[in-house]
Amino acid sequence: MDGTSPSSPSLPREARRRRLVLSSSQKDALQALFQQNPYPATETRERLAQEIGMPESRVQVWFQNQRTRRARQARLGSPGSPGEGQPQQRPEQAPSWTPGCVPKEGRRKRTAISASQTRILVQAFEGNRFPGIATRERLAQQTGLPESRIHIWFQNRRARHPGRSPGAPANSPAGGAGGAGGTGGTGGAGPQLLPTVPQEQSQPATVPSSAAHGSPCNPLVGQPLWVPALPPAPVPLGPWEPSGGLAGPAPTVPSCRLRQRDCARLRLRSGPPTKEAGPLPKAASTPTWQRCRCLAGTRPSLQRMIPGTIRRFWAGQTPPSPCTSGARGRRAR
DNA sequence: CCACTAACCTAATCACACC
DNA sequence: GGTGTGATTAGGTTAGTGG
Repeated sequence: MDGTSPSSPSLPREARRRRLVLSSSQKDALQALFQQNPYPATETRERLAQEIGMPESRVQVWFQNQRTRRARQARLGSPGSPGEGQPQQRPEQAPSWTPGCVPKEGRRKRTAISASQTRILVQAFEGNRFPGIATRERLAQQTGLPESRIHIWFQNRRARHPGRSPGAPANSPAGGAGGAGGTGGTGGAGPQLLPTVPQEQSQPATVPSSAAHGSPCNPLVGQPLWVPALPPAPVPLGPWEPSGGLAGPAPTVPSCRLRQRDCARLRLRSGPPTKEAGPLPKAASTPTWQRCRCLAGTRPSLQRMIPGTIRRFWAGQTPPSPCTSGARGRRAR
């Protein structure tokens, strides 16, 4: 109880979601699917989630964490010691998908959030930028949106609306990431104002989106993304190579991988990069213009990160993939 | 006590809807 | 075409679990 407050002096940090303890069978299933595809489509995640009895959002988080673990392992597992932990790193034979080229239809349909739902969320946001699970769930009930979507909404909101509330200097809970901390208190830990919702849409209301995109980079169209059998037999697979094995010539245009459009947009939104924007709050509310530095200097947090990413880039690793529209994820910065 | 890892975070980007 | 914003990524941090 250090009493660090997330966003306002009086707000005790709200509790996180209760940590899940995965059973070995759940882990096996997740692992098996991961072997086949570290980037499963939403549909696939949902199916698996149902099969192993855990929320899809948890499956998604597990995949995120697992990819990070693998990447780290690959980085640490020096090329000198093959026998190391993961025997399955076979750069040869590219997988049908690539980190930078994820099947488009794997993306969740855009959730339509109505004006009234937004109003509720905004109000809650103003009360607390870092809602705990209890608050998120309450908001979910009030808005009729899934808790996972609300979580995402808050993430996007924080990123695009750097906290500037008079009373709340830097909202970064405990200096940036993580936070929560509080134990228990899941109950009434939320002083936020939560108006009742005019339940105009009781469900996620996903926008149909004329889907079917051409999927320019997805050779898997029409094929199942995973074998439902979830065989205990670890598929040979293993093409997963975080670094992409894309070692190549010097980065053509190292610099700004940020689309000019986004860069400009961010800059406009938050004013000129005068750098003197005052005592920059911590990571959580980094002024948006700062994000446009585009490699001119790595962002502060990067500087103390394991240099792997940066080094890979400067070492001449080419950007992930030439995949036109699928290219995503963190590009070299 | 410590390693592992679920939960959570930021930053960057993509993609879709709407004007 | 520009803008707003939901979704996803990489990869870091926090904190609960279990050896």
